[in-house]
Amino acid sequence: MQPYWAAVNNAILQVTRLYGFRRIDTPMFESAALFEKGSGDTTDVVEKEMYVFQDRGGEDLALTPEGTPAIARAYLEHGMGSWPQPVRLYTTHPMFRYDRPQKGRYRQHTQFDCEVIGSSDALVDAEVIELLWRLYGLLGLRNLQVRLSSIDDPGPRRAYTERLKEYYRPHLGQLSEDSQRRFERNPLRLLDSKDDRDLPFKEAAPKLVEQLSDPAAEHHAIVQDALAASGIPVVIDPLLVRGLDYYNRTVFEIVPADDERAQGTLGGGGRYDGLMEILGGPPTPAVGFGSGFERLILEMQRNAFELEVPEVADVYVVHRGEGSARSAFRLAGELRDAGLATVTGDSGRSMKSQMRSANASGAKVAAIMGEDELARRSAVVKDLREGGQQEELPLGAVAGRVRELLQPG
RNA sequence: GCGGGCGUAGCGUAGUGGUUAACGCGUCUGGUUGUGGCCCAGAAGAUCGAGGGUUCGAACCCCUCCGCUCGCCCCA
Repeated sequence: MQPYWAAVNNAILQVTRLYGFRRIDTPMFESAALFEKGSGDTTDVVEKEMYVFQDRGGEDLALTPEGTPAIARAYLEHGMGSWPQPVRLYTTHPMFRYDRPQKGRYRQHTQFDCEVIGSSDALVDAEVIELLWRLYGLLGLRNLQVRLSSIDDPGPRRAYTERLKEYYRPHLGQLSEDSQRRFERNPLRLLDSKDDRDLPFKEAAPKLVEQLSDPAAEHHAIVQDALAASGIPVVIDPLLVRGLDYYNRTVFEIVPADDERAQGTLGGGGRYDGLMEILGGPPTPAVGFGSGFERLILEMQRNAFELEVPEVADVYVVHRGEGSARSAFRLAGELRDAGLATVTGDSGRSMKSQMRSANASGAKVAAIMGEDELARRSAVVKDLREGGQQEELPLGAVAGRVRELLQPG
């Protein structure tokens, strides 16, 4: 899988540069309280998926289940509020969630995370979505769709939640068990149900995104307009709800349009203007997203992404005979000095074995050094690609000849 | 956390109660004197996911756990 990982890392490097992001690395574990407060202690991620342990001092620590609170913590702790705003940060980081693993869902996965902290501009929301879209494009992903919604600000959302509960209350007995539980704990999730019993009520339920407060509506309109301007296909999904407490206004996911898999979501995020205050900092608007490497790679495979698989070596040094090991070692060193990727055959093995290995390694050239060559301070340079022509050269001329042979054309 | 399927050499598979678990690919070694790719021959490689149980006898039946996988919950 390493070539895929390299391709993803490479694309991330490109795209973060294009958008002016700087890298940050946060620890693999944090105080458990950070996520309980930041992500929300009734969210599934914290309540039933977080790996928590006590250290020797009795402090509760957690393996990071998600990146945003950790970066927010670092922003506050290191006084980034005094930097020119907004601060654009990205990371690639292992995330841990206790769960029953399956394809596309692992107990440890790696997330690409981007956060823009210190701007309430709706254009920034569109910009991070575009960044992620561009990344996926670089990785050859097609047929993707941005699912977008707004969940307003906390005040209007509370008012809406009350309206939603009033709507559902008379039908409570007819809802699925899950939905009855959601009614009290997380009413927005009622709209997310896939249970047949809930569907008729879901259809006619009031939708938050259709009755936003004026500031949130304006914000939402700007995001949509900007994305339309850059030609990104956006579907407004009134039922899109995210599983973390800190979001407000913009929420989004990017999913394959043609894949009904349960674990299909490639990346998602949104605005979280309230998080900094929850963590004890000054009011600081922010927006960001996370995207999982493993799901990205699954999707790259589905799209038959063409990888550049580098050859293991340019030259394979074959040697045989009394005292040849030292000279072969030296020759390999000189080839590497000349910038050539070089692998040396095993000293004990026959020439035939070493030639077989040379062939299997994908090396284009073999430098062969037997007893005769050793005596003459020379080596045979053999082109392994087509005809297999070979010529004997003084040791000092080997690297130069190999470089000539490797010249394209 | 919930429900279903699967788990045999490095990889892909066969074998579903009875003597030394099979095949393909891969690996290694050879096919005469120092040369790859094709071919041929031989070899190595498996506590049959782990532990317990039933049986004269278990890869095969039962239980528990672990892993993979599909769906749900949720999410990346």
